Amino acid sequence: MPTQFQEQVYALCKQIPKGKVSTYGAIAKALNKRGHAARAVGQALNKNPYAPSVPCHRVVSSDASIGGFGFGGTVPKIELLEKEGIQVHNGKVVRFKSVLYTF
DNA sequence: CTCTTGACCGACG
DNA sequence: CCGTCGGCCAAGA
Repeated sequence: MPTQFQEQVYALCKQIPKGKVSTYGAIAKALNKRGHAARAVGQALNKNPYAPSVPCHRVVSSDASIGGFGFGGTVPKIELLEKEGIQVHNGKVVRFKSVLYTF
């Protein structure tokens, strides 16, 4: 049974529509409403008990970079994002601002 | 309860 | 542009 904080993170991730992405900072801000709890958000996604259910791959770093991700690396993730219609180049999200989804 | 770790962010040099 | 420092939050040992 995950903690409530994680449930909140997963809920927000699910809210991200296809073809859009979000950042850890944005989620942290929407949840904690404080400076930067992005680390906690990352941890919640890292555990991600709802792996296929939660599109955690739509969450990227505020720098438009894919970030760490333990899903066999960032490469399979980029492929998946491109499949969703998000263009990723050189490990960075193209038109990041345009695909960025805010809560 | 205290210490360490982590899919982070922003500022500084 | 890139490397480094500090800060914030949550979970695990």
